[in-house]
Amino acid sequence: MSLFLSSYENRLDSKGRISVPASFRAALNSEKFAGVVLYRSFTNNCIDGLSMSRMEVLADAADKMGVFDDTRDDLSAMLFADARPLAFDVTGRIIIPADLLQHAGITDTAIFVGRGNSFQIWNPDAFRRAQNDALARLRKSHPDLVIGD
Amino acid sequence: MSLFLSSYENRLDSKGRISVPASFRAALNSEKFAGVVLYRSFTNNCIDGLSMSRMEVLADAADKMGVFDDTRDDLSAMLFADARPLAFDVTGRIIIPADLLQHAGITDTAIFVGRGNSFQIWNPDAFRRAQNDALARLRKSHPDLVIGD
DNA sequence: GTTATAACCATAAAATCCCATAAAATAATT
DNA sequence: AATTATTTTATGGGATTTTATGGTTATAAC
Repeated sequence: MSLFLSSYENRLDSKGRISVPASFRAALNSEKFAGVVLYRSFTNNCIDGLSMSRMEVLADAADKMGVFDDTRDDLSAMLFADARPLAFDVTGRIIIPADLLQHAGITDTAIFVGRGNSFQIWNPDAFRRAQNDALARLRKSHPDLVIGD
Repeated sequence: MSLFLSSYENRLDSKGRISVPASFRAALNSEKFAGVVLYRSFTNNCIDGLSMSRMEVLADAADKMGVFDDTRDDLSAMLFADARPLAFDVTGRIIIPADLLQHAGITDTAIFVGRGNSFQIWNPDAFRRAQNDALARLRKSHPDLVIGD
């Protein structure tokens, strides 16, 4: 499976449609389901996105957690109940549900952010702030970090 | 077989009819029986729902339990005696029996909740409470959880 | 008859399809 | 390398279809 890489800022039109970046769609073109699955992020004010097949993998993994793991049922219930499967239209657009937009503070533009096997959708300004914060934390904890090593 | 995903809040009309969400009907469109099977949830104040074919799978599984297994009789008694096959009308609605509605505390609105191979029908407020509780437990046990990683 | 159930018709909102276009990216040519 | 041609992509809008919901009429049960 190819990865979700780089970031793309796109606009929502008057009907709430937004183009999923072409390179993200390319990463999904071998999927049965021509679309994405979106979630409210647990940890950030943003939207988490993945492929349907990856969602199924996570659901299976949750099922296979130890029977004594208290979080198992909660997790698998959440994965199914909170999943938003969104099919592409002919030109590769989706309509992001209103509650997800609100959770991420998105109005007229959104930025798709690659995360490898998944991606996120952010309010562009909120994302840049979060990036700066993350960078500051990294500099503090790993002053000599060189990407690639 | 496609999964039951996401949650949809719909209204009961004056005759007690309620639309089964289109995406749930789509997940059932290869079924012989054009409808759903409902029964009282064992574990929650809600209604459990599945396809007729999945009901048959559960029945087979019960059959394969040992003849001396006490739970077999109880299980199949519940499954068969309590199960309510409900056919869709032309527009995809069902009428949920009164005792099931009462068990779930549903009056004028209900929320259909995807659970993968099955689904549930809840009183919307009760469901949101349960979901918030589950989310709180998850945050506590997995503070850094990111769906997709 | 009365009541409940099923079939039928209607409608507003939402989602989807279809077509068009300008900008950007890619390929081809000189 | 520079220019031109071709394709892809993001975006927009109108037309059509689907969906959820309501009401009305027919049919069956008691």
